[in-house]
Amino acid sequence: MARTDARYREAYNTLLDYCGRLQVGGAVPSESELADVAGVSRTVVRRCLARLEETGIISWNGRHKRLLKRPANDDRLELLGDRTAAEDLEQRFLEWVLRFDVPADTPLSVAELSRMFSVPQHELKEFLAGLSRFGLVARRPRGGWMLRGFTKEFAVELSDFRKVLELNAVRIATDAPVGHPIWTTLSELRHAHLDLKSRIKTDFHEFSKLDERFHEAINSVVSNRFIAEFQKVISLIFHYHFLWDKADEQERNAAAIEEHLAIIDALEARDPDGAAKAAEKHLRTSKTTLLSSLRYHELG
Amino acid sequence: MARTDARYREAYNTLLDYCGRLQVGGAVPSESELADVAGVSRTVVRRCLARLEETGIISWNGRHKRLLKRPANDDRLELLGDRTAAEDLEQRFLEWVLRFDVPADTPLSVAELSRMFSVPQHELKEFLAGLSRFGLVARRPRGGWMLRGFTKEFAVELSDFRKVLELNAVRIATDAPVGHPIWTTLSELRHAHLDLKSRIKTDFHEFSKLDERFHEAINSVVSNRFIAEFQKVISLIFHYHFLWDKADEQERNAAAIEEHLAIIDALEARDPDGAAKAAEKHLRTSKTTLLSSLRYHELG
DNA sequence: TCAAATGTTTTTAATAATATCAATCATCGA
DNA sequence: TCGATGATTGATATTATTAAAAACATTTGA
Repeated sequence: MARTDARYREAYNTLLDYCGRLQVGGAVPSESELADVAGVSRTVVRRCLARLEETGIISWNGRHKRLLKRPANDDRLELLGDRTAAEDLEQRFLEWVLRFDVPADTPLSVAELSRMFSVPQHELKEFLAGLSRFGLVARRPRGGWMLRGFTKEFAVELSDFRKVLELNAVRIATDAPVGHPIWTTLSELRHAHLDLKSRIKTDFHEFSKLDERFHEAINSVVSNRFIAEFQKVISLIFHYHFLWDKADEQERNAAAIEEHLAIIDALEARDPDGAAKAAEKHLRTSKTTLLSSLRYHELG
Repeated sequence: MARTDARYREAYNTLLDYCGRLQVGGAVPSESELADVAGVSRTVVRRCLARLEETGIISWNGRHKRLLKRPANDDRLELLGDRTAAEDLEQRFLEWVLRFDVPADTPLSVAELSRMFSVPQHELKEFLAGLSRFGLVARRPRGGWMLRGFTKEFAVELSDFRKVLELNAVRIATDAPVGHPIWTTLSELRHAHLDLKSRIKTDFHEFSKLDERFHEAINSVVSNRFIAEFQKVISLIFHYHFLWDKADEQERNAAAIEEHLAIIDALEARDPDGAAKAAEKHLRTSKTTLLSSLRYHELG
């Protein structure tokens, strides 16, 4: 067997419904028309017609098609679900790498990953090929893949790259016109930060989510497909690493809130230099935290 | 058939050569040793041994292997060549897109491309999956791929992204220590620029190559896998677009030489602000040229 | 006896093969 | 004559098959 006939099955049920709305004994429209109704090609329609004839729901003879009886409910074809597995492969893959702390230079077996994530092998290969563009995985000389992994070098390069992108975003944000949605978002974020600050003693773990929202907002002012693509990966990696490092979490998060607020202050004051300085300070802290979380893991 | 047995064929010939250097009547080394010699697994070695025995070149009985006769030249297996096709697929693909000016939103047929570049389909799919990370191609709803292409938006976003990366590189370059290779390279580039400037009237078309060298040198100070990956694509695209736009080529190139020299001056003077300004000016010019070359093509 | 060599089995990655779907072209009939 | 159908071609997604590698088990001979 090759590909699934899910498309045919869905079309068949659609046509069944459609026939249900026709007069018994009346004519069934042309193949092209039915193709439009079901949103598939004529080839699929003809397969459906063949089955409809076989089941005795219609008669079919050249271009003479008649509805013989009203289709019953159990004439419908069952559609095999399970169409969400490949959805968030990226998320699940990175989650696996980070959660289980898969070491650098681990050989990745397409077959094994395919089972683990219940995704067909060829989809995994395409996915890995995509990741290789980010330097996260690489091809091995004689076939197969390997995880280049979260080494110290990787973390440094990632942080530096993030800094380049985000300082650029901050610079652009200060130039955003008054009506730009960023200002509303920033104002909301300020309140969210002040709110969390007031109850940081107990709810400090909520910061991780807030951090993600904050950086996403900053970067949203840059409409650039290249940057956007990277941002997804970057934020995911930073997110997970912060969850890792449990040492001094409350203090770190409290400090980060202040740093965020400083950035918001400078942005709202339309102070490019001040915003850049504040952002730089915050990104330096982030980098340190990322590196220390790696060290922590190496020792553990 | 499934995968090719090219590996086996090559190994067989290697072992044939190896046997040629042994004494006739003498013992043939162990399977593992032969595996090392040919650089393949024992499985392949055993297939080779089986054939060697069949051909009567060796006798094989458990661990007793003897060379019966010196292998002749026509004992060798023919290896189906064509093993360099997939080498620079990226280069060839982009060259095709740019040279033939393939319009945006063109549907890409994997089968057709596979024939065109003589690369197996699955390799092309992996390649396209990689490119999709750069937003150059995208999946179509019902299977297949399409070229998102070199629209105006693409050019703008690419230029902006390049600017972000390259200004960062310039900033880092001014901080490079005295012994850093960049200073030698820059000095060489200065001479090359002055040289070309003196004969710009006739040799202006040489500039494209020099431009590539210059930007590569600037970016070489940044050792970052993410940036490096992008740089390849960016430089290729700019390179081809400059080749396109024939209007005022000599003047444009003469002006660009001055801009490059200004950047080199500022860098050698260790003047970060001056270098950033000069670079920004040059990148603005590049962006304009890229956009005008697109307009030119739209009209043509 | 025990390490090295061989025999056997399992697993993986590369690639051919194929079912499904889409599109085109030729033909037919009202 | 034009719209509908029939036949053909060519594409992609997915399975099946095979070469190669790796893992495991057994044997042999110094």
